[in-house]
Formats: sequence, structure tokens, C-alpha cells
Amino acid sequence: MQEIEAADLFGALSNADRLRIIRALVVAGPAGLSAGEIADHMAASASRTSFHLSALAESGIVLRERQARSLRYSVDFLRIGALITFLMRDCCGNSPDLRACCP
Amino acid sequence: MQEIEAADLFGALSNADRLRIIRALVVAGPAGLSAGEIADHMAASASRTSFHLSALAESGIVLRERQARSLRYSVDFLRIGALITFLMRDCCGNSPDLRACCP
DNA sequence: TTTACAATTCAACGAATCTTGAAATAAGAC
DNA sequence: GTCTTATTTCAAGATTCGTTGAATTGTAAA
Repeated sequence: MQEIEAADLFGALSNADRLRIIRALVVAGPAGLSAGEIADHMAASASRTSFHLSALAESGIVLRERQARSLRYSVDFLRIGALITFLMRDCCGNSPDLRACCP
Repeated sequence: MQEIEAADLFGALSNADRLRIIRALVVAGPAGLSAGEIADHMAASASRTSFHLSALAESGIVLRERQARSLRYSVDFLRIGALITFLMRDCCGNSPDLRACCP
């Protein structure tokens, strides 16, 4: 992963609303959640939720698929895993100090 | 770690210049680098480098210590480790899918 | 085809971020 | 003390981000 791509992914994670969305999607599992369910979960407006979902989808952290009238979102674990790998290996030199801090 | 704190840390990582600074500091090891050495390494102006260093220091990802006329910066591995732990455990539910993606 | 529902897009605005170059601060050398 | 070096801070401008509410698109049901 290149630095610019990693920076974009970190940018997608740099907002508390978006972190809460990701957590909800992880709990939901592979089936994911609809945009409306996510908005309910966050007690946020539809447009605000959609704004954040678009940021996550554009970065590739979440996947989106139409299902009848709803759009279903789910987490892309491969992408998050690639980001963690970047942080530990490419960015932080796979340092023993870091490994020790991340059990 | 709380969501807002994690979001701030991700924000500190959401810039390619700052990722390059971190990489240089990791390579430099515990001794760290002075602000001037970092600016040379990045081929960026002193003020621009200082702006990004302040962002990293304020988030706590890097530590700063005066040494004669220089300010010496170094990485705080504990803080990065705590962020990775948040991402894998608190945010992503310690999912086996994620563990599998992050060897 | 009309109606209702699900979700996004748009327009507007304020807030935050990033860059640049000039000015100010901090610390040591002379 | 003055001078020099190292770094930050300031001011200005451009860009991007986040929120709100209204308008729009897409899909299915009646």
C-alpha cells in the first residue's frame, strides 16, 4: 500500500461517527446493515449518515450493495487488515517495540 | 481508548507528509531526529514541516524534547500500539476475519 | 400509473486543514 | 551585550470537511 492510499484510509477513520458506523457493521457481520438501520443506530439524519457512508465506501473500507429498496453496507476486512499491515510493517518498520505494544 | 481520541489519532495519520515523518522517525530509532533533519528528509519548508510535527506531537504520536538549539522528535510506540489495539479489538470486535488479514 | 419508501444529492454555510513566506522566539557562540 | 542557528508562530488565502434541510433519484407496492 502506498502512503497516499494509507493516508486516505486513515482520513476515512478520522471521525467518531464513521468509527461508530464501522463498529456497528462489524457487529452486524457479513450480512451488514442498511443505510436506514445505520442512521437509526446513530440517531443521525439520513443525509448526514449518507455523507459518512459515502466517505467510507469511497475509501473502500465498506462495501455497498443494493437489496430491493435498501442499500446494504458491510465492512471490508481485507482493506482494514491491509491498513494495519501498512501501519505495523511499512510505516513502523515492524518494530519489536510496536509488536510488544499490540498483543 | 475512546472513539474521539482514536479519531484524532487517525486524523494525525491522514496525511502523506506526516506518514513519511513517522517512517523517518521509526528508522531513526529512539534517538529520534531534529526538526531540521526531518525537514531535509522531506524536502519541505521548515514551517510546513513544523506544522505537521505539531499535529503529530499534539496527538501524542510523537514526543518532542529540546536538545540545545534543536528540538528532537521521536515516535511513541505505545501510542501507535494502543491505536492498533483499538482498531483490532474495540472497533473491529477482534474478528477472526481481521486477524487472518493481518499476519 | 400513482403512491410511498429508501437513500442520495444539492446548495449553502461555518469550521477546520494545508500551504507559503515573513516575522518572532529560543538557545547557544562570540 | 550582539550574532547566528534552529524552530515556531503568524497572517493570508485556497481547499476540503461536516452539518442541515430541501429536492431528487431509484425501487417496489397498490
